[in-house]
Amino acid sequence: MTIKDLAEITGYGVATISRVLNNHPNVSEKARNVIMQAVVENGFQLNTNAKQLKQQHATSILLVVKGTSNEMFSEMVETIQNHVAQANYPLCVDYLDEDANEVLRAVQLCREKKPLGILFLGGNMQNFLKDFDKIDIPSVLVTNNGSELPFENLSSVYTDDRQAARCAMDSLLALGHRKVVIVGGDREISDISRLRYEGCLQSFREHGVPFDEQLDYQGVRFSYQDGYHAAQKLLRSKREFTALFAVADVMAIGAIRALRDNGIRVPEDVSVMGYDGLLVGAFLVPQLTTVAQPIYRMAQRSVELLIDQIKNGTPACHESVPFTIVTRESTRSFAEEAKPCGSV
Amino acid sequence: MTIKDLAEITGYGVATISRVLNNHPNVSEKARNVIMQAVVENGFQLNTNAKQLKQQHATSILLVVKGTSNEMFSEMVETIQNHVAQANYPLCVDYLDEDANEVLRAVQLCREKKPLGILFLGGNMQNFLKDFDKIDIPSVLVTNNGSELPFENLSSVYTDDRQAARCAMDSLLALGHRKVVIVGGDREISDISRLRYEGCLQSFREHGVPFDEQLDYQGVRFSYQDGYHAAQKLLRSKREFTALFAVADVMAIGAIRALRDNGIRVPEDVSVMGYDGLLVGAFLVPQLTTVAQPIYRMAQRSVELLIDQIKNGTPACHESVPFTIVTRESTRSFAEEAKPCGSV
DNA sequence: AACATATATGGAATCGTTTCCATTGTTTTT
DNA sequence: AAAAACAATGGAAACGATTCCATATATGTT
Repeated sequence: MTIKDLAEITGYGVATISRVLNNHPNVSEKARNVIMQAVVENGFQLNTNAKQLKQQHATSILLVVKGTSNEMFSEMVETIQNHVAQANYPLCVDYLDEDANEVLRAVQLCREKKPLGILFLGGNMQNFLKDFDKIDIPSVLVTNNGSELPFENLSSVYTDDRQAARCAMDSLLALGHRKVVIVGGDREISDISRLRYEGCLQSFREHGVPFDEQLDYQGVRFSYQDGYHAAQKLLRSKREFTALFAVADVMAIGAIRALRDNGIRVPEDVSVMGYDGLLVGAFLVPQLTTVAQPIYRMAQRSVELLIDQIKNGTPACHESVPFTIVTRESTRSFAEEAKPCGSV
Repeated sequence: MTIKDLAEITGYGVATISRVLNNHPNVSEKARNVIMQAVVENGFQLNTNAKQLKQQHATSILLVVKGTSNEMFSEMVETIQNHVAQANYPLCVDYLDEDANEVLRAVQLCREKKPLGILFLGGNMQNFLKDFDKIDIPSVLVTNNGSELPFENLSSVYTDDRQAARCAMDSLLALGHRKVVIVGGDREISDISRLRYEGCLQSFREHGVPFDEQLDYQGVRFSYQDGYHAAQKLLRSKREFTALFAVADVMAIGAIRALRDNGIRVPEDVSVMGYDGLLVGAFLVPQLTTVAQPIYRMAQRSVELLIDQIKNGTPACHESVPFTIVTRESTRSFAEEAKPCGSV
């Protein structure tokens, strides 16, 4: 069933059929009715390949995700999916391997699919995008600030990582903690890790608290495992600390477990703070204090921004969305009577 | 840059170019070399739309996911992605809304994209697929047993839910528990919930343990929230129980939190067992005893089966993969001295 | 040497749309 | 009333591949 068949059936020409199908003006009400009826009666389905071959671009939105594993991403992908569907665009999701250098594949993908717009979601997208020579369609970098990237068409939606980490650390310091471990990823590679780390340092500086370089752990990736290892390693170093700030909830969860395995109670002996605001945090024992990113809102704004660029040609912009410090059970004020860990 | 240009450049005809690009026989070594060189030198990229328009089908594999939220799915999607990429097929992922009746959209999608094969992943796919009138390309139902579905081309990879639940309950009974809560989803809708429930009943029967209908909770979806509510509700009913079996890890996590909030310790007062084998289970306090599904293996087998169907025309088959009962900290034997909950 | 077979190639039709251009009425403007 | 503008339509040329068919040369067979 093609538009040619439809033309046969209705007696109209293919051009008119196409006009109706694409909501073009200059079609009589009568033609529109007759043709639409034939469409539903015959279960006609437009051939996307033919359409796109002619038009030289797709009508869909492409979501490129790098590193699925993180629970945050799946919440994000789900929300994005919902919003894109609501706006009535087809969405195609493509996952890239976290570790492998898949820039080439990504570039190919974007070139080949020629979507209306692209959403980039992923841990180190900023670094990743550096290897693109150009991005010539509307796109949004989700979760990172892309304002320093040299792309005309790239918007971004992000939380101010540095600021958020600073506030988080402020809250820890306000509780009386002075020996705080920072657990994160590789700051050479990961901008997120770097910014959050810098935020912590800033907080230390402002409070006149010296930072013990020994209490700095850079893992490989944001995972339960790495969080566990971080705490294990710190513990073995016998360095004293009263609080631990993991810049990802999953790492915090892993760290809490490691502390437990070494007989250290959270928050009685050591306070632990995470970052992300994962759903699970509210159900853990103890509930996780964390920096909540507005996952839902970020996803929503990203889609809005993208569609605005696509539809109205609105120029790209970089938008920061507010974070929240969610204080729950895993942190408490450091009282002198609690024995700092490592001093056993 | 089209194959026509390539023909100009190399002096060969378009047919030969196409043959080289598609690894057809009957092309001279020389032609192959010349053309391939021209391809890389000019950064030629084949137009998928033109190709597919002519061939009347895509060369990609479609992954249809229903209900993202579950952490298990994201682990699964990631693994599937990896394996499909390894086999060198493009993968396109499409998410369907969990609740909305998106059968129509799904059908359209499959019809429109005409992929080489389809992977169906999702909570209630079995019920969902009932509304398809036919599936005429190779496909695999992941996570559910599809052997009773009337589709020629549909394989499935699953764990024996009934059996697994029976074993899980066996282990709980072996620990001495007699008053066990079952927390699951709506058995009318969810085959998974039904099968696991039936497995539990079977175990009760075999051990001559009567099942207290009051200790049966059917939630709406597999979520932390619903697990929490389940335990809350049970607690309010003042019914005694010494163990709780949630047929999804996320529900178990929610339930543990609710128990805690009511001053009930896990596993000292109540044992809790989950189902799925999520990564996070090993890092919780207490670590979660669970029925581990071989997520990685299921994903892998699904892809293998699908590709085998596509490439070699192997007939569809239904394959059960082994589960494991992973005993960790959240369960312990029921000793008389521990006071059963509710008897406060 | 004559014929059959295999190999290497090019030309042209085709896939199902969109869209430019031309055509025919029908208004509106002057 | 003639000219200009507009509305509704159809025909046909793209878009960029694949593939059938024809052709030319090379190889093998009797």
